[in-house]
Amino acid sequence: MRFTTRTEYGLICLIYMAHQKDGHPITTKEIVSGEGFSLTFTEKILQKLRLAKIVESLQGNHGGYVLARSPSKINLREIVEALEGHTFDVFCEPKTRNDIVCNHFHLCGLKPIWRKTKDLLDGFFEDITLEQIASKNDMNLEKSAQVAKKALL
Amino acid sequence: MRFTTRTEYGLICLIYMAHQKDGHPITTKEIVSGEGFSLTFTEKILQKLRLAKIVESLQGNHGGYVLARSPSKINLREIVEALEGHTFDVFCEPKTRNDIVCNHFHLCGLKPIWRKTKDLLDGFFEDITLEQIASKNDMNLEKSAQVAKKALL
DNA sequence: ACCAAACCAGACTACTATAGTCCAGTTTGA
DNA sequence: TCAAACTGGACTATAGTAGTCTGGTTTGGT
Repeated sequence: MRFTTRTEYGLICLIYMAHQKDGHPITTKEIVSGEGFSLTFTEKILQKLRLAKIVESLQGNHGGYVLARSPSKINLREIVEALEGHTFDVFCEPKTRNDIVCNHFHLCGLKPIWRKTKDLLDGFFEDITLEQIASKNDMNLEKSAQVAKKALL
Repeated sequence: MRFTTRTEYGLICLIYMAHQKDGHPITTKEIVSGEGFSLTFTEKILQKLRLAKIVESLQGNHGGYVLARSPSKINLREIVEALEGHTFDVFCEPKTRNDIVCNHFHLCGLKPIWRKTKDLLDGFFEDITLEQIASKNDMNLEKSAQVAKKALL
């Protein structure tokens, strides 16, 4: 199980924005030239982040992208959900897996496990802010995990 | 992020085995006719479980598959690792992502987050046994999550 | 007014992994 | 010796990822 490169690239773009001084916009080109990403692909990722209201765009000459909020108010869960659709897909749930619905609701204990897996990840990611990600040091992930854990009880 | 159908099918196969009386082997055909799975695909999954020493096969007439150990001694982590390769792939780690190595080790805080995500999932899955999965009721997943959490500290 | 720099958007394509199929074995109990 | 089962490898179809390509629209500066 892994996240796609969309999430990886998107996070790096967001780190670039978090590092900008006084809300100055950064252009797709600047990020791309620093990272060697594809320009058009990166644009698509930034559009997803814009539609999710995580970043805002400034069109026209001297335009670019800025964070829609302070990095401390943006958490990893919403970033992942914007770029992946969900943190963890609880399959064998009605409607998912194109109508191939699990017929074991009363037979096996799989679904509650996937449900809890999603809760665990949601809680963990929710407590990690872009500020922490961008600052790198001393992230105290243990505390985040603790919070994620407690939320399950 | 989701697990593949391999894991879903594989788990259901294991639940069938756990439900067998007195170590009587179950055949691929029996599982397939009960679930509507593809025969040859299910065989492949059972081979993976055999190579991982989670199940044992009995060849020849009246053969089939049995659990290699008691369901209480088989945990979800090893099942997932047998069928998916890993619970969560820590990318941006040297060697992964076919030699496209992340060049931000000193710039961003992404890797430790993915590392902790893997630890969190590993711990959570490790504490869930096939016995619990097959018995369905009263799984006390909260306790498993608690243990997973503690292991991070 | 115009131009260039940037974002915007949709259709298209290449590649890879998943989810299978097919077939030719080998093993074993009756 | 036969049939029921597992074994194993090569093959295929489909879907999703990771892009490309093209033609826009918006805006600041001159």
